[in-house]
Amino acid sequence: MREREGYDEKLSRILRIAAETFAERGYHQASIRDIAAATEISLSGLYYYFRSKEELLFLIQDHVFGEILDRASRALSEVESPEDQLRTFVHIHLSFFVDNMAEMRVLSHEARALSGDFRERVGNTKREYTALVQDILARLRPDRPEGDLRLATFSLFGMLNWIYTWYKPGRDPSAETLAREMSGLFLRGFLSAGLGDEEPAPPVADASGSFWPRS
Amino acid sequence: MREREGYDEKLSRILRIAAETFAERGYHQASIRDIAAATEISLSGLYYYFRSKEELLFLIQDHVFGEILDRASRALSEVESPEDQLRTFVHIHLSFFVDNMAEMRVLSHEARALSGDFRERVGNTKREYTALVQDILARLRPDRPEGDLRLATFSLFGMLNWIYTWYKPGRDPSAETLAREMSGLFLRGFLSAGLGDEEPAPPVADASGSFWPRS
DNA sequence: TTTTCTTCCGAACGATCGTCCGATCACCCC
DNA sequence: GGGGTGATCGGACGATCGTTCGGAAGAAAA
Repeated sequence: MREREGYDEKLSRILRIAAETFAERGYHQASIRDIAAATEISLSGLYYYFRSKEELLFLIQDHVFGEILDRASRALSEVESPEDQLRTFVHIHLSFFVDNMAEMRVLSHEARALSGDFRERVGNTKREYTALVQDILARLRPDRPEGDLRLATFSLFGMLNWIYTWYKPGRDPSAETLAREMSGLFLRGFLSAGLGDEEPAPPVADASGSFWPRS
Repeated sequence: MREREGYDEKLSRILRIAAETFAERGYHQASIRDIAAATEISLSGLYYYFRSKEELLFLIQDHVFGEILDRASRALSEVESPEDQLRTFVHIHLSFFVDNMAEMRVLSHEARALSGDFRERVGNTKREYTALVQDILARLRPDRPEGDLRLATFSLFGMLNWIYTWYKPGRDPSAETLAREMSGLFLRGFLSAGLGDEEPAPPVADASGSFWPRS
């Protein structure tokens, strides 16, 4: 059994370093040779731990997504009110994002790099994770149609996930601060939507048409 | 050739088709040979219009970013109140995004693919475009510190730009509907931030640590 | 000791990539 | 006609890619 522990630990180490490499250079840019150099394992030696580069990407995404889904659903079950659930979710999501920036970047940015069965399996987890949030929003505002909830869900995820494009630890606020600000911003906006204090029709500037000639 | 196409028109056509190819397969995945096939121009013939694949990506990003920056700043100058300016900006941004999904996807998703001078020049435009929004937010809430405005700006852009990961024309609402919902959601949340009607301290579940063993 | 199994590696394979070179064609001015 | 110029092309080059194969080191099992 000592061998198996060695195996699992080594695989985890490979996945972590591979995630960092993919996060830095991008999945298609980074070569298996890059990962071999970073892990100090030979090129062919790596293939003992995965069958293909795509499977390597899948292992990273599947593990990290399963983990955050597990943490989120467990944490949500310990909170009662939908509003606190939303706050808890945002906090967990952002904390996990900041603590595992490389893996979460790979998860957010390389979603389309997988194909076939790999893509479908990660997609299923994503759907489950998304439903977690949309269900909370449905309980917060049972009066809103599903389309609006869907839009609000994606808006929230956009707000949250976009941090991988700008967040730098040290320079930027802690995950706790981010979570407080973002969940507040979202909740105030979402809870008071369509309650009769609406603004007059907004001015609409013409933004139709496209830049490139389409002939 | 029967149809005499000018140099500029042909370049625009190449940039448009290249943007669609990059949007579909990703910049690094898509080969110049893919673009040659899609444009029906020979592989080497394409190099008459750009010096390298990276310059091709730059031309796409630079043109489309310059265009949306120009449209946004011109439209904003015709509106007075900061709130209407924010609504106008969101509408222009989303309309342009939906109308030029391929180019905007390339712009949002392939930002790090450029290097050196190319990267810097697109980065400058991006900074200018971002400042446009942050200045509006500063006028909306002059009492808030710059750090909060920065966070709110990135939150808004995340909400807006994330649509390239889920939006499907036909199935999803029009750009006008998106703009109304999203600018309302954001404005209600942002305008009422820190005005004394705050919630009690939110429950904080433990989400520290990382999934991958780190040693 | 001999065999087996896990773990790892050097070296190579075929494929594909971005880029370049020399030639060609159509067209315009002299 | 001759020569220049803009536009285009076939074909190749070297580099790099993911992947594979046969085998070796070492411990465990026999």
